[in-house]
Amino acid sequence: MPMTIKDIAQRSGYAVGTVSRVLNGHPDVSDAARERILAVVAETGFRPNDTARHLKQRGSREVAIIVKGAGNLLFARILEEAQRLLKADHRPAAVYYLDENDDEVEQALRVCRELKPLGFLFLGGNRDNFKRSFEHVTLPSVLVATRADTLGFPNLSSVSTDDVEGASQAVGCLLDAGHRQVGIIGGESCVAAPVMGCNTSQLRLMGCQQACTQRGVPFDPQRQSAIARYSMEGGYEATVTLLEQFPGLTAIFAMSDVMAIGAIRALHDRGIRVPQDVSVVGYDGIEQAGYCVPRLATVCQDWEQLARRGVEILLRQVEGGAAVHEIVPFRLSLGESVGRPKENTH
Amino acid sequence: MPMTIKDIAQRSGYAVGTVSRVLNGHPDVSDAARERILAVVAETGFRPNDTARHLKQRGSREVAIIVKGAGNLLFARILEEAQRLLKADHRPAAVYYLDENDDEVEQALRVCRELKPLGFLFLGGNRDNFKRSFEHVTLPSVLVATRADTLGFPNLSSVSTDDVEGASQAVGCLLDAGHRQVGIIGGESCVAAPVMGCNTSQLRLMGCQQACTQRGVPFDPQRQSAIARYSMEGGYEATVTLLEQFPGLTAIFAMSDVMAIGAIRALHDRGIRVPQDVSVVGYDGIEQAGYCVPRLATVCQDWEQLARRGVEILLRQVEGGAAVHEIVPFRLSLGESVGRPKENTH
DNA sequence: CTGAAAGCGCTTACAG
DNA sequence: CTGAAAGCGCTTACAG
Repeated sequence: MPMTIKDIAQRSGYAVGTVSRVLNGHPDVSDAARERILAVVAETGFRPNDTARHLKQRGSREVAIIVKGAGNLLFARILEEAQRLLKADHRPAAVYYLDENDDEVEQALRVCRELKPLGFLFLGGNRDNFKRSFEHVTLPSVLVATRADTLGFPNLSSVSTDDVEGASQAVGCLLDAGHRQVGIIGGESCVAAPVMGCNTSQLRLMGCQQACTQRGVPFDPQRQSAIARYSMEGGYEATVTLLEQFPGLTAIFAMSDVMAIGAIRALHDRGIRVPQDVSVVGYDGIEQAGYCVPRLATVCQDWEQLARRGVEILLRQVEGGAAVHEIVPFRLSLGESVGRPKENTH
Repeated sequence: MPMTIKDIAQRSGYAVGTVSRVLNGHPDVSDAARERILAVVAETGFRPNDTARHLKQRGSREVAIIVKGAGNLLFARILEEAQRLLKADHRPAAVYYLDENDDEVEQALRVCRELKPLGFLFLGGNRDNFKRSFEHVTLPSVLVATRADTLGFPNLSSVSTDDVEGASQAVGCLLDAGHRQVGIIGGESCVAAPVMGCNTSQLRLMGCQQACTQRGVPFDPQRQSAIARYSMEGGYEATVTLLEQFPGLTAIFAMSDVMAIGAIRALHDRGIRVPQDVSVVGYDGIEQAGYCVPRLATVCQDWEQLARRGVEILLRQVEGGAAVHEIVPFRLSLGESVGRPKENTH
């Protein structure tokens, strides 16, 4: 039912090839033809069918950005900045938002066939998905905010924050404030990992243990940590669990800010004040952390640099450069949710 | 570079037509052919090119859902429920996430050409975009969470909350608690609209005025309201402005929960306690409202019903039904952010 | 049940 | 500068 390039050819009196050429800004077209055809296009409101275009084209000049988790505020920030940088470089970008649980590599494979982009920028990603099928995506790619060095794909770079060190400093600041009973809430494998691997949660757990070890403070993951889904509700529930299984806690490290927000609410609902009774530290540095009451202490990932290095590394790889794995610095923000522990009441 | 159906044909020894048929679950294929072809598909990891498929197909059986604002938490909820309902009805759905400022109708036009869906579910939308180009989308459509009755398109239904009444009750609950100096923060046209039209912000402003009029309380939009972008930061800044231009205020109605969260933080930063010194009411009922400290009083939009009626109305329209415009009830949640005004200090 | 062929809307050498 | 033609990866009548 919609117009096609054929209709435009007919109405303008030119051949479809010529119409295609003016639509694509090809130079070898007479002004007369260009004018006439553009006029017809304007008056009919014709829009070319992009998918047909891509079907024929050898490959596009676009960078594909795949965002894992449409509601992830950290990724939203990184995305915005990456788009700005690409635009400034006159690089078109195509953004694909995925749900938390969608398979980003499957999506990349689809985009490979259909858009044939220059390369991929993955904002977040699941190791299992990459292991399972990334070998089939042969285009230059960069995984942002998650480590990919141990994956070992020759066309996959990564730029991320040092999760071990970030978590270590987060917990460290609690210990240094005098806390000895620190509870942890975090992702699936933060408690008893079958293999101590390199999932983000596992790395952050290692950071916790490192901070404790360095200061000679004992830490028992089984007792002192609880699993939370990546949501406020998840943080709330995990905190309730944690309070039961580890009642002496005076501080909580949440592996993401959204979980931390749920944790604060759970504490508040039990009459436990933050930070007077229990301190809380989050992770990510999303905008919302700065609007909480109390303002959330958190490990701020440097979204600006994650975006910039992600784009730079990708473009270098497109020019033939090899994959690299970069770590960008983070910043610990103390906020208002950390205090000293109350006098020991034992 | 990726495999095509032709490669599969070659390797399996069958013609492309037969391959296509087994890929699409067509019944008229021998078991032998099906088995052999599926085996080749499995071992090669072949995936058909969806866009080529759609190019040829007459039209798909999918419902297209266009989400305006990838980070909008209310829409995220509605989306989840709509997907669940469609799945239960064995209706495939294709979701398109857009940025806040992208043109959702342009996107629908693109999808019209490329996917040829059964119909559209718009989660949020801008009146101007619809006015400009919706006439070209001739497929059954439902606009969810925004009114479309005054737009007058014969194929565009809507299901939304009564914005006038919602805002009226929000402000009403402040007035009934004894507040007389109520400030408003909200969208672009919430202050001095050139034409008092039917933008969401304008409708909510009308609700405020109605609540005041009913109770004989004077209300001066020029002085008592400030414009805010749809974000926490926007709410924060508008609150700062409002405090200067209307220093006597004892309560604030924010036209969205995210703005309200920014408002609470702005108040807190000035040593103004919520709700002891100033009360705050939001709008939307996003999950986050229930995790704030204090829990946010807000107008809860019924996402479950918005989703359900949206889907039902769309499917009815696909069967040939006429467009309808429905209002679903909301619920005022008092939270913890509303109190009585302090004794008058004048 | 299967193959050969036309065609979806576009682009792009190839002639002229 | 422009047209006619081939072809991108798939589907679908049409024969057999």
